[in-house]
Amino acid sequence: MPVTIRDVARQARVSVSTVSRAISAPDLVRADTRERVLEVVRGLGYQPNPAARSLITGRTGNLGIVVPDLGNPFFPSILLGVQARAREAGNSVFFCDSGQDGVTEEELIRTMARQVDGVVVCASELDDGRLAELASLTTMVLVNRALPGLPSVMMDSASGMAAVVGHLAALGHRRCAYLGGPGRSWSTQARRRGLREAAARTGLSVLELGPFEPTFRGGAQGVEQALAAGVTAVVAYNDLMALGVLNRLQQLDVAVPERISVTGFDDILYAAMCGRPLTTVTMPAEEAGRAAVELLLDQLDNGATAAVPKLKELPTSLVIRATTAAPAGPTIS
Amino acid sequence: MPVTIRDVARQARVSVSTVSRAISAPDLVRADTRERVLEVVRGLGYQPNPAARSLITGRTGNLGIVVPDLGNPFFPSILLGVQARAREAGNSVFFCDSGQDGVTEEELIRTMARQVDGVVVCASELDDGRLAELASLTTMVLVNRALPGLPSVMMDSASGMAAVVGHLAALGHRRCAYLGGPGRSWSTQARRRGLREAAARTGLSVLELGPFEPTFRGGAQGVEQALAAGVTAVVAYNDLMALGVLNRLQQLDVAVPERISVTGFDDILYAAMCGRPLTTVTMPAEEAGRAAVELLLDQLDNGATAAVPKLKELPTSLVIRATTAAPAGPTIS
DNA sequence: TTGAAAGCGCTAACAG
DNA sequence: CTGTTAGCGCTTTCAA
Repeated sequence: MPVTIRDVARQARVSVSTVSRAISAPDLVRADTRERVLEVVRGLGYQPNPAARSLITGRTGNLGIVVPDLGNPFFPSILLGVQARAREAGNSVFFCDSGQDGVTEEELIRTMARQVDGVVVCASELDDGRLAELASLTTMVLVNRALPGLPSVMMDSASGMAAVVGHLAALGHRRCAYLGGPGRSWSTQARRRGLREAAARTGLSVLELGPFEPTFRGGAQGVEQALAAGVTAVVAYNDLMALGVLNRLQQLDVAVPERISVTGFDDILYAAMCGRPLTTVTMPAEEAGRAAVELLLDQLDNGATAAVPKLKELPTSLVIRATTAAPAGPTIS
Repeated sequence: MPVTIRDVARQARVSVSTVSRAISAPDLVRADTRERVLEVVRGLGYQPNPAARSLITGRTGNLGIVVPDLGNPFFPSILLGVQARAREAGNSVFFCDSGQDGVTEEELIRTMARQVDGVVVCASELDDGRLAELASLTTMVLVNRALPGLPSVMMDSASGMAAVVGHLAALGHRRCAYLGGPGRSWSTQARRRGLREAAARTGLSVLELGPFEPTFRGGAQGVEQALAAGVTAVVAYNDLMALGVLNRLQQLDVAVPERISVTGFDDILYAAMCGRPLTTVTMPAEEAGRAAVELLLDQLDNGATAAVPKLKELPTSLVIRATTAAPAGPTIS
C-alpha cells in the first residue's frame, strides 16, 4: 500500500492541507514547518498520486504524440525532441504509432485526449474537418501539417525540394523523375510544390511518378518507370525511398551517380551510412519535436491568449553527398 | 466542460451506478436499460474520466516502456510490438528513452511507476540491486535482461552469436575480431558467451576488442585495430556497429567480403538495405514486445499466482547475406 | 500561517 | 436488476 498524504500529515503532525501546500506551493508554508514536512516526505518516499491530483486540478502532466510510422527513423528523432522538452517541463509522454492509417490515428487521438493535457500530431492523414473535430477534444499542435486555427510546426519542405532541384539543374541535368509519396499528406504537397516551382524556374523537366509507399519497397518499385523514361536523375519523396532506389539500381547494375543521380529527403541517419552516402535534405526533426512541445505548453499556460495560433517554420537544408553528379554526356545516353 | 457520468444518468433516468455498470459490467444490467444508457452515452459522447476511474480501481490502463536508444531501429520495433499488444488489451503506452544512461533510466522508471500498471524495461543498464528496488515500485517485465524474481523476455543472443561463429568457421576463417558492445549489459554478456563457446568448439580464434559504443561511430572506430591484427573477419556487437565497420572499410578500400567478412546482430531494416546487404542475426523484436506485454498483463491479472516468474526465450536466427565469404587464400594475405 | 471541510468523477459494496 | 452510500487521494476555498 503506497504512502498517502495522510501518512505524511500524521507523521509530520500537520494537516493534509499543509502537506499539500508544502509540496505544491512552498511559499505558503512557514519555512520550518515546510522543512519538517519535506523531511517526512523524503523519509517515507511519498509521491502524490497523480490520478487524485489530476482529478481535481484537471491536469495530468502528460503529453501525447502520434506519429505515422515509428519504423521511419525520422519520427523517433521527433520523439526524442518531444521527450526532451517535455521532461524539462515535468511532463511525461504517451506515444502512439498510427501505422499511417487515418482510422487508427483518430482512434488513438480520442483515446489519448482524456489522458493528456495536449497532443502533438505528426504528419496527420486526417482531413481538415475530422482533425478540427479532434482538436476540440484536447489541446493540439500539428507537425508538418497546417490547419487554420491550430498552432503548428512546419519544416520548410518546399524550399528543401527547391534546393534539390536547383542542385540538379546546376549540375546540368535536364530531365529527372520524381517518385512521389502518398497522395493526401501535407508533406507530399509541400514537397511537390517546391519541386514544381523550382523546376519551372530552372527549366528542369520533371516527370512525376507515383504515388508510392514512402518506404524502401516503394522506392525500389519506382525505379523501372524512371529508367524507362530515360531521365538522368531520380528525386525521391524521402530517404527510405531513395535507399530503395539505390538498392534497385545496384541490382540493375546502373551506376550512381555516374549514370543516374539520386536524391532523398529527411536525412535519416542511414542516409549517411549507406554504401554511397545519399544527397538529401536535412530536416530538423528533434528541434521540431521540441518546438511542438513548446507551442503546446504555451497554449496550455496561456489558454486563448494568442489570438492567432502560432506557426513555427523550421528551415531545411540540402546536404550534398555522393549520389549526385553531372549527368553523363549524350554519347552514353 | 466534459460530460460526466451524472449527465448520462440524468438523461437516461437511471442512477450513476447503472451507468457505470452498463459500461464496465454490461451483463449486470437488463438489456433494455443498458440499451437506453448506451444510447445516451453515444449521444452525449460520454467518456469516463480515467483519473477518477483509476483513483478507485487502482488501475490506470496504461503501460510503460523504457528503451535505451530510440535511434537504434531495433527499439522502435519492440515498441511497435508493445503498442500492438497493449492496444489489443485496451491499454495505452507511455514510452521513454533513457539515452543509455542508468541515472536517467532510474528516474524515468520512478516517474512512470505511479502512472502505469506496469512497465517493460529493455536492456536495462541498472545493476541487480537497483533494478530489484525499482521493481518493488510497480509490476515489471524485463526484455533482454534477467533478474531472479522478475519475468523476462530474452532473445537468444548466445545461440545467434554461436551461429555467426559457426558460419564463419565453416567458411574457413581461422582468425576473427569481435567488436564488443558496452561493458555491463546482459546483451553484451550473452553475445560474448555465445561467441566464446562457439569459438572454442569450432577452433576459430577470436580477438576481442572494445568495448565500443554500440553505434555507427563505435563500429567505425574498431576497424583499424581489427585490421592491424590481420583477421579475416569482423564480428560486430550489433548492426549499427557493423554498418560503421562497412563504411570505414570502404573508405580504406578494403573489399568486403573478399578481403574481410563482416557480420552484424539485430537485423535492423537497414542491414538489408545498405549497399552490401549485411550478414546478421535476426532478432524477433516486435514479437518480444508483444511477449513482454503478455507477461505483464499476466502478472497484473494473476498477481503472484505464478510462483516462479516466467522467462520467455525467443529464438534468433542467422541471415546470411552479402558480407561474408570464404577468406582469401594465403597468397593475398 | 494553518486546519477543516467540501468535493473532483467514478466504482463498489450493500441494500432494496 | 437497480439505487444509495461511502469513499479513492488530493487540492482548494473558507475560517480561524
